[in-house]
Amino acid sequence: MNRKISYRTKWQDEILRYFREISNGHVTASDVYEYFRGEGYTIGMTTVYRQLDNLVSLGKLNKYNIETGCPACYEYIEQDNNENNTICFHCKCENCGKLIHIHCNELKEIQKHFIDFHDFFLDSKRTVFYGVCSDCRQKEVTDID
Amino acid sequence: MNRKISYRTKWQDEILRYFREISNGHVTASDVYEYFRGEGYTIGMTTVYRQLDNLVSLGKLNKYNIETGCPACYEYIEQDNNENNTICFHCKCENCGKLIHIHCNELKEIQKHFIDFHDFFLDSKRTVFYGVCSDCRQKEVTDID
DNA sequence: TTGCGTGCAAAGGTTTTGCATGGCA
DNA sequence: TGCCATGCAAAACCTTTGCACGCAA
Repeated sequence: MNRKISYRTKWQDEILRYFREISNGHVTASDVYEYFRGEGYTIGMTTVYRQLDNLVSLGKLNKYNIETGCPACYEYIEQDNNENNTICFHCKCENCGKLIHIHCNELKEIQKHFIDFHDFFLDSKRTVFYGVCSDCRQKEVTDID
Repeated sequence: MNRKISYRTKWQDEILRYFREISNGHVTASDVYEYFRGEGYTIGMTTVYRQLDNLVSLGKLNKYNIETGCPACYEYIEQDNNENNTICFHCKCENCGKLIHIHCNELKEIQKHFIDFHDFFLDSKRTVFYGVCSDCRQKEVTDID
């Protein structure tokens, strides 16, 4: 689809630096664009999309989709090789819309089940788990719609 | 967001009938539109989207998103109350793009983990599990990119 | 110098909104 | 009859593409 970027350019470095600086997970292409525009730099949406896709190909960023119509989200992948890192995955509350980052190694068990029984390697980074969060479940008990 | 549909109309019945007739899972708004246009009926995209959303609210259809930019998918929810029904969920192969329907009750265990440890009720119908399917994993062994 | 990345403008595809009309209750 | 669903057109939104210019190698 996209021509792979072969040069190392200013924007590749700058965008990667931006992701390393912010700890916050879900960043959209627009966020990146607005940030650099806000800083006074001239950057085009085209460049943002191309560099983001490129950084995904390089394994520096992870891309995941919350919902159709909503912009795709990107997050920085920590580059250390520590095996003991907890696995991070995303949960989206269907009720309040909140996006929750959960760190939990139990997901390895889930991955194992997918491999053993369905011969499917689950990509936990890309998958967004939909459901109802703690707060909203408590409200459901008392609220009547 | 959308005004709820309060009347029972021709299109509500027709669209639901269409979903009941086709066994195939992933149907987009365009598919519904094209189907009825192909049959010679005059239906607007607006009506399709409004009725689909409405049928989702009524619990008749399930809506799930494969990817940003790609149209949302809808599927009919079997209305029988049989507790022994296996749970169905969707796996999308990141490599070949194939969408796999998996029936497996082990998902209840996964749901239990989410509830017990993260206080999060996993909506398996809505969640699309990304990963690499059996066929593509076998190819990975031999292929060199 | 060659070719690729960039920015702008425009197009593409999906979904939503405004409004006049027609159908349901 | 009153109100709501419908269809059309247009807009909104996210993302990609075409093209000329400028920068990296």
